[in-house]
Amino acid sequence: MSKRLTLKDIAKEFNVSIATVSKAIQDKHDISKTLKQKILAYAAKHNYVPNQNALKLKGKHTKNIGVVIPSILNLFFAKVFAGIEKIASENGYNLITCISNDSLEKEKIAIDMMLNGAVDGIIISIAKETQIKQDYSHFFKTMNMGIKLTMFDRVTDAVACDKVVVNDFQGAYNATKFFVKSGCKNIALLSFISETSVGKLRIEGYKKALLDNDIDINKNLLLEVKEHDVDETETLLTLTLGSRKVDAILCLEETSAAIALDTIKRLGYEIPNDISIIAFTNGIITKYTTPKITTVSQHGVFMGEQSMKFLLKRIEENVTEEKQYTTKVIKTSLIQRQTTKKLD
Amino acid sequence: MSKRLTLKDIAKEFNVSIATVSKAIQDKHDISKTLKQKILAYAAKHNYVPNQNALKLKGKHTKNIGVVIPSILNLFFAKVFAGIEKIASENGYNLITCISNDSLEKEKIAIDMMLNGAVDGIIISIAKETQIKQDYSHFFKTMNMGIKLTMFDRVTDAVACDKVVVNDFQGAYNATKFFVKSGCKNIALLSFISETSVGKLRIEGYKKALLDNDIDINKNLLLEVKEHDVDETETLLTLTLGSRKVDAILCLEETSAAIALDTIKRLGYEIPNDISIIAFTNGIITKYTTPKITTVSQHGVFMGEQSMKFLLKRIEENVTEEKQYTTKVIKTSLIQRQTTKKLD
DNA sequence: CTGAAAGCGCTTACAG
DNA sequence: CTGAAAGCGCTTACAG
Repeated sequence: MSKRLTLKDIAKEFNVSIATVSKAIQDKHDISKTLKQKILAYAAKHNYVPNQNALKLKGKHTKNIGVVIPSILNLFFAKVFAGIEKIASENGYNLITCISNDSLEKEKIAIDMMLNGAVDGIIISIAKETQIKQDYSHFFKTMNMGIKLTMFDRVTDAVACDKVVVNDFQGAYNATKFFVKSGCKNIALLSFISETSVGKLRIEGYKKALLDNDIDINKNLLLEVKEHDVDETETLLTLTLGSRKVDAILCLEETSAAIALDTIKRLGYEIPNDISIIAFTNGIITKYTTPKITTVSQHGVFMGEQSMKFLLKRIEENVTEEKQYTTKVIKTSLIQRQTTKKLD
Repeated sequence: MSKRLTLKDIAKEFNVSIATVSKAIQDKHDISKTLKQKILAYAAKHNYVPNQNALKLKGKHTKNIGVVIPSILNLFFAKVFAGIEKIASENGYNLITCISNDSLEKEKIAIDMMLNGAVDGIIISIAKETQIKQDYSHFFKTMNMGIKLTMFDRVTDAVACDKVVVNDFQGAYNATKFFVKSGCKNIALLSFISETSVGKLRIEGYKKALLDNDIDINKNLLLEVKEHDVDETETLLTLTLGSRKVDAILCLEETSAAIALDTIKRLGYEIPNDISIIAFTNGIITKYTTPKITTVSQHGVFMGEQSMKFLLKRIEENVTEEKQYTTKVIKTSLIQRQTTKKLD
């Protein structure tokens, strides 16, 4: 096991001071060319890499970004992550990643770890539990310590920072309107994420679209499934479809859509003639089901890229005026596939 | 923006030395209880967190693990990542994540960044390009610097380290044998990953199973699709199915299976009666297609957990004897769904 | 029980 | 053009 090469080692090799070597490595100009070249060559040959910890101690940027997401098994978050990673690596930044698993405690621990001088900034999508309990103290702490913060998708008005969101309200509104235009009147909504900020907005959009089209909101068609009841979704759907007329279902995430599709097929309804389906999140499932599911695309990779760009700007330009925080709203788009009727 | 609290600040507050504060914070015993408690209380109240960079400079563990994976949009890798993350966070470790995108260069850059004192160990699944070019110099460098290394799934014999793999050979062997048992004789193989270590092993397993069952290997049924030809898969399959008898297809990854399924359905064959399908990687696609695809499960989360456990052991017990490297082979299991005939 | 000193690896005024 | 010195925030023998 070879020891890591330090400036000291190089200094000894050439019989000069550490300061001189430091300057040579940094390619400064107040140093003799011959010496500099010799040192640079030696450093390259022996794989010299400056110790990041020493640099960071000296107050340099860490070139690390903290990423905290609720899950990585959810393709939407994986896509955003891929977008973040792309921009980060293009700019020489490393990602320190934590999965909150939708737990407030894990989120707090993750942020605490990152606050120890480990990162220049943090990108986060808030855990479900955090949104329910509305405990945002760890975010305030982050801001107070001068660590830049960017939120995406699951955000909160309580914290002033750059944000990247999707127009959830409008996306749900448009999807619902699409159902209406294609002749549906009994439009159900199925959600596993009613407690999150995005879930709430989507439900609002759905309701508004119904009202704007003179359709009464039927509470029995508002199927909000809590986390621990997800296994009961099929039962719930079967009961609902058995007892009331439903000709369309707006699903707020991929998995609920997949379950809805299965159930509807099992019950013998025709898709989209009897029942239409639109799902949020243009993930991988919807593309491979039969029929393929019409989705509201959230452009995850793009959201990730945008979030990272916001953060980079904060870090590198050192913009601190709080007034200038911006919220980027990304437009969703409806990807029409086979679970909705064609509009002319 | 409040400055981060340091030992110095606390020392000033109590009019004691920095050394004393340091000992109090570390809860050492050679210090008066009253002082210690006062300092601890003050530190807690003011959110003191030791500067990680200073600790690391002093030669402490970084409590960081580097993770380098080819992609995060592939559910298998996402699963492994989730497993790694679980064990890491349980043990107070942070993850520094890089996506190699199957590029040798990106992999080298990632490793170089991690080698600057940023991590205690690295978990990696080798990029496709790296396996093709067989350039493993960055791994040797890692080992030489005393950074522990664990490889999973895509590994190489050229580097001696702990490894976690799936019995790819046996998994493919068993899947092929399953086809034979269910009456298939013209078994094709469809692969996007022939160039990776795991792809090669799976192909070997497939061939061996054919030979053991007295079936000749038909090169025309060995469909190895290169990365840049993935778009042509459907055409290739259509041609193959049109010109030769095929009654089973072993797909080496999820996406090729999804494409195969689509194509077969489009051509009007019955599944599994005309053609059976088995896919490697028990991901999310195979669960939601119609019919649901029979898969060889690789137990991704478990692989991740196992990899992280290996690495932790190396780091924390400081095991260095090279002889003791172990390769854990995880058994695949066949998850029978609807694209294979039932065996009695 | 407390603290002065050296040191981890580096950078940066400053002096020469 | 070169180097001695101070300092980033911390720990750890060692002395008292």
